[in-house]
Amino acid sequence: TSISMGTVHDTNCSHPSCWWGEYVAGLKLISCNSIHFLCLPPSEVDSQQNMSPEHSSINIILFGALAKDYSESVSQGDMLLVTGFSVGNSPTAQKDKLHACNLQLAGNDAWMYVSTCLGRGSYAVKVVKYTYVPLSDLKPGVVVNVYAVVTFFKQPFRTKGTDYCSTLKITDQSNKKVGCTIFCDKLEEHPKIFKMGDIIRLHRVKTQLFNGAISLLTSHGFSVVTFDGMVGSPVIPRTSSESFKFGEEDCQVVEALRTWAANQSLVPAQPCVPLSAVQPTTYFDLTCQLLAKAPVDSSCTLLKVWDGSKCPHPLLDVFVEPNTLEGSPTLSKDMANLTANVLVYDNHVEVARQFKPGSYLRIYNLHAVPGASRLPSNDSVQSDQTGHLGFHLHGGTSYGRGLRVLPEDSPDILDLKKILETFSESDINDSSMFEVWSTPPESFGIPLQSASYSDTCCMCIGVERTCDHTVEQVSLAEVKSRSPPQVFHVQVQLKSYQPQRLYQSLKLFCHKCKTIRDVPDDVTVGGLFSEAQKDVGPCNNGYWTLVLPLPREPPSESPSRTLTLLMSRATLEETCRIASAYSNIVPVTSPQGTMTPLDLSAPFLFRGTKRYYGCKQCSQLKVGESLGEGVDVWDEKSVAEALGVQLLQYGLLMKLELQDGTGFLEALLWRDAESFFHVSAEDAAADQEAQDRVQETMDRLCPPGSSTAERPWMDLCLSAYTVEENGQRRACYQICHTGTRVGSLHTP
DNA sequence: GCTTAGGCTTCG
Repeated sequence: TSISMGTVHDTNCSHPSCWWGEYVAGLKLISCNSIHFLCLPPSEVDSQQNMSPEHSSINIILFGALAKDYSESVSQGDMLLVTGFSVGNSPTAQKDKLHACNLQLAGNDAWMYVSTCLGRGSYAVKVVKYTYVPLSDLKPGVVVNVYAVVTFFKQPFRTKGTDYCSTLKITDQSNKKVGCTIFCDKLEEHPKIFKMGDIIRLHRVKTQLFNGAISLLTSHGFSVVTFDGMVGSPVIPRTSSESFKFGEEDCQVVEALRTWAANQSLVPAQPCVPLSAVQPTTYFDLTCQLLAKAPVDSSCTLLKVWDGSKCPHPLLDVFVEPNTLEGSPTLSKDMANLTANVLVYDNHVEVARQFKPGSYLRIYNLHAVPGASRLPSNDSVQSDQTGHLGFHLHGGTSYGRGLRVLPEDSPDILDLKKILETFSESDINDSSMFEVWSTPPESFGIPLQSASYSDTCCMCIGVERTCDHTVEQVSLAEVKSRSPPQVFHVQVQLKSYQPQRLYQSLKLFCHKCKTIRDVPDDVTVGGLFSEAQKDVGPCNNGYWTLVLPLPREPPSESPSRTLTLLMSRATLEETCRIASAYSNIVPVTSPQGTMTPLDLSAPFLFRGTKRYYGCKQCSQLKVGESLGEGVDVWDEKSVAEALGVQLLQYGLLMKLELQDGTGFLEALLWRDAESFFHVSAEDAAADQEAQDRVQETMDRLCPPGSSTAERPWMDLCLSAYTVEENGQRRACYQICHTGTRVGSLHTP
């Protein structure tokens, strides 16, 4: 795998195995194209004009999605940049007298940029142009691309064949309503539709006459992207595809469809109803958080959910054996009439089985049923629940009946989270560190993984002090009675910890202004990228531009000497792809024709899978100045310095509630968190293995579902200090000089 | 091997 650049010489395909529809090594070879290209950096093309192609040309062969997407878009004279290829023997070398090897681009790692030269060192990347047909213009028997508004949908359901099926009804400005059937064996490749009014882009769908009307059906190479339909919300494509194309034109089409749809009455009366507005016997859509679930029998699963609103009708309680229950419903929420019991039947059981407690769900066409549940276990319970509201998701898919997980950053869920947070049952302190504390309230206290206690209890963990001072061990009661500053040694158990969603413990810290901020999620960063796309000046002809320093050495040879400024026509996803090929990627924008990094809420530097952030308060961007004179090696520090960015450092912040029989104490894990877990926070931000290590440590200290008596004892070194807030002084505690060690068990 | 479904309330 390497990086090559060159100019397209010929686009005739001479590959012997080039047949439409052929399967090659598990990849569906939809088309295949070989491109002879000059194996020279573009700066040398002019001086090498008279070089014979036999000595300078090589075949590139594209497979699968790349072939599909790029074969039509490449033309003679185009500039190419190719990464992630493998080098093979060219079977046509004898015949075409070209290079004995060829470059083969296949799979997810292969990437190709097609460019037309704009001037030395800067290229506009040409992408495939799709044309979209208005729904009223569809003729039977052709493959087309369409953009439309979803007016009806069913979540994917199993067919009698090999695939899942999504059934949709769509419409566009032509006012034509068209049915659409999507067959696909992979659930994740089905359109991600959350509600009516969502926007959908379909590529390569086949028109078909059915019952005298045109309908759309998936065809070879089908792909789909969806968008939120709300006017003014960011245009963020929802797809699992890694190679989809999305540009400024797409934004405009989406926005036009949104505006048009807003003035139509396409969507029936709001099907989304909170529990507080549910009428008995009606069908409605519910957006909620899953608290717990339990299998009832082979055709029925119980979901305990809430949406933070209080139902005016008493809610039915459904009793299940505690050992069959996954997740932690709380009695207090039951008592407050906040927990809704949803019985999910038949085809939906398979879907519900994938859900994890804590996730956010939307349940479509839920039936509010008054009257006691007929579950056998309820008969033994004396409480009279006549007239209490239970909820049934009946079998079948009529009226779009179904359910799905919603991403946590979707707008509806952000609203829901705000509501749920007002139900905080734990009092969260507000010292300076807790200002950034995004830990959800007790109600979110649900483990990410549902490992049972029996899975984890056999693995023992030791927690040891690494400090060299000899301080006598004291009780927590003693600790609280003494005034800081002071250092203590304690032997304690973990009662609880926050955040339970461990990725929320990742923070960014500024050494200069001492502030801590959260690491933004991909949707936030992706939004900043699409914002920046709007700012790119008129010098760009509607595409994004790769600006390379045109190093004397090719980028592949000494990656640490290369800094790439990436003009943000690129999406976050594309930037990540490029970052995996180049060593340092700085996304830039040019609002007034001057290149400048994006808003510092976004990473200013991408390298491999790592992202680096700058402090918004302390950075003083050097705009328009020449970059990196005298810099030999580009690392995050030198890049930050060259850009005038105050580099933020990754850290882990957790709050541990400790107990030892004499009392409880809340202590922060911050300064020495990395040595506590034996991971670097920077790794934890980018590396699953490091994240797993933190999760495992917490699972061992506090096994899910365990009683406190079952948890290991820890020897901790505690540092007590004073925090001043609102003129009041308060003692705070931090765990320091302490590390975990797997494999030994401490007993009190 | 190239279909499957083709919206339109379960009945627990």
